[in-house]
Amino acid sequence: MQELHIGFLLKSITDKLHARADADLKAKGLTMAQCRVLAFLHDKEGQATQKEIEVYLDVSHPTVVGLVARMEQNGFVTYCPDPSDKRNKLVTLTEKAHIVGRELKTFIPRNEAHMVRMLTKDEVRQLSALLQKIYDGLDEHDSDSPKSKHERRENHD
Amino acid sequence: MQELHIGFLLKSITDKLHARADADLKAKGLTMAQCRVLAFLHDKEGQATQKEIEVYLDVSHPTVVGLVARMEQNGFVTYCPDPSDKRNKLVTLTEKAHIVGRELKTFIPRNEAHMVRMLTKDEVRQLSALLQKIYDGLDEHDSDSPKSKHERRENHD
DNA sequence: ACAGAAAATGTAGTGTGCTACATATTTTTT
DNA sequence: AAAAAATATGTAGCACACTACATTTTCTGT
Repeated sequence: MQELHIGFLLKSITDKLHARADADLKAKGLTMAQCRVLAFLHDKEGQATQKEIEVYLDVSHPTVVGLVARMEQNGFVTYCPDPSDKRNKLVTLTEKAHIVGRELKTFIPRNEAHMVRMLTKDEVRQLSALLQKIYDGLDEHDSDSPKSKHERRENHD
Repeated sequence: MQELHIGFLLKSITDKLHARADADLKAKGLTMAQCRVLAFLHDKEGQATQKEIEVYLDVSHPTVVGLVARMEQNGFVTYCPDPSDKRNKLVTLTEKAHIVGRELKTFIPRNEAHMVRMLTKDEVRQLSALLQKIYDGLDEHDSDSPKSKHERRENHD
């Protein structure tokens, strides 16, 4: 029984990855989370609603509010209500962000590649599959519908 | 190339695990991180220095300061300088904490078991090994000494 | 059409993590 | 023994995550 410190490992790995990424991005005035938003917006041709960001990042909406507010303060995005549905807030990349966006799109993949660099391709595939299984089972507390979960994360490739 | 969203998966899984654990522990006035400290102290016969907690949790020392301060506020630990080396602060479990400590020692293992419940024993072993590999390689930036890392995490079982 | 539900966002407050800098107490070096 | 280095802790300030509650706008049902 020397397994099952998996929770610890997961946490330590993500924390350290996060810290390193932030250090690398500091020069550009960005953080890892902001970089993800930026890459997402870049994929979406520079514009998305807060809700879309929320679903993509798989975080709560107040988290997105803070994220976007900081990015606006630093001149990476602008921010206006959608005229066609005033509930939505459209987040739009600025010129400046569009430019760094292209470089940054490779940042996250490079980062992930570095993280798993001591694993073989096959091991990476295994790991990915195992994590996906865990992720998919996460919100079935004691429920009986193992497919109730709408598959998110389809566009992460 | 539809792999390599591993970073995303890791983050989402840990976030959700964290949120659920905190919800479960709310009634007891604890959080997951605090619960880990409590379990650690319980193993150490109720007493440890901040430094030991820091190494065990694998976090920075200001994080430990905050953690311990909150636990003291809630009456789970007390807090005094070590007379034999006044640099150290001895963190000691209170009576109250000692009692809940026993119940809580099973909480984290149960939590982890629940997380991986849709994996076979063998898959859990695989996952653990893969994560350990990643973890061990984490702080070798571009260094050449693959064993420079002092093995932590020995007592997580 | 109007009441009520649903959806998207905002605000307040908290916890955990970090870096950078500061302080206090050993330990080591000279 | 005095100076310097190492160790442990403290403080300030930030980022990001959450829940709980509030607000605004749109959609739905009668």
